[in-house]
Amino acid sequence: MPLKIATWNVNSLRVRLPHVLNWLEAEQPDILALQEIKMEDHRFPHEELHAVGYNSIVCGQKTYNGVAILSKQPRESLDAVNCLYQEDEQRRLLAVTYHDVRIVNVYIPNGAHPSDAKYLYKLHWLEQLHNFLQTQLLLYPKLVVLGDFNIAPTDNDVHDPAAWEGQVLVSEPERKAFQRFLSLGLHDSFRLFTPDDKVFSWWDYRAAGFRRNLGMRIDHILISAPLVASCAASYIDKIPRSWEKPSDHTPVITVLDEK
DNA sequence: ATGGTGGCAGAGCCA
Repeated sequence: MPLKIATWNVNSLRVRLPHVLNWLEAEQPDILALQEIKMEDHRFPHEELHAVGYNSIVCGQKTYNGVAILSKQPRESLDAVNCLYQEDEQRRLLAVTYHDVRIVNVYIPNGAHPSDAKYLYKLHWLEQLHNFLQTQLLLYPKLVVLGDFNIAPTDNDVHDPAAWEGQVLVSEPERKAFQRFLSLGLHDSFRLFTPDDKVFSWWDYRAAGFRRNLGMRIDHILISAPLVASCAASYIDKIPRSWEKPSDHTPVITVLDEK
């Protein structure tokens, strides 16, 4: 049976809950990974999501960051749940096991600017994530790593590469870190089906970025080699970005046809 | 246009 997996940086789940509920009812993914829910766990809208058929695992915090994984499966069946990087006060990573598929939801730091301390935090976080994924692959051959990576891997993922050269989201150290994930044996599922086209997952709120299609592809779904043969589709759903009061990101979806 | 918009929180930080 197909396994439909999606990721969406919602930029406040409190504000975006109506969008998320509408989208879940229409698209019926098996898994939806959320980033930037921007709320503490006790404020998470479990009841509203359960009313449309979804159970949730949450790793939240006040005001900033926060990740969650939604599934139609009972919470208890998503065993080996981890809220990782306990030493990091920023809640940016959550992993669950769905049948024999390990799913790692990440909200990688933005990095602000290459001269900012937050950029060094981002590079450090990427290094830690690389080490974590290396270990996860040994434990779980079927691995999905999805979320807001805050990295546009190539110039085909950037509306104006010349204007952005060297900036955060596209700088060489960030792209090298992304390539290191691929070197672990992970594959950018979107590019299995759309090798070259410029298709974006995020548009800046400012300067009418969406209307002018001044975007970037920074939200990704990476899959390990044992899942590549079963990958039936991967695409970006631009529609929610056109709704009233949207997130600046839009959902990315990958379908696995697991036998 | 050295800004612009949006969320949180209630001024400035983060994206």
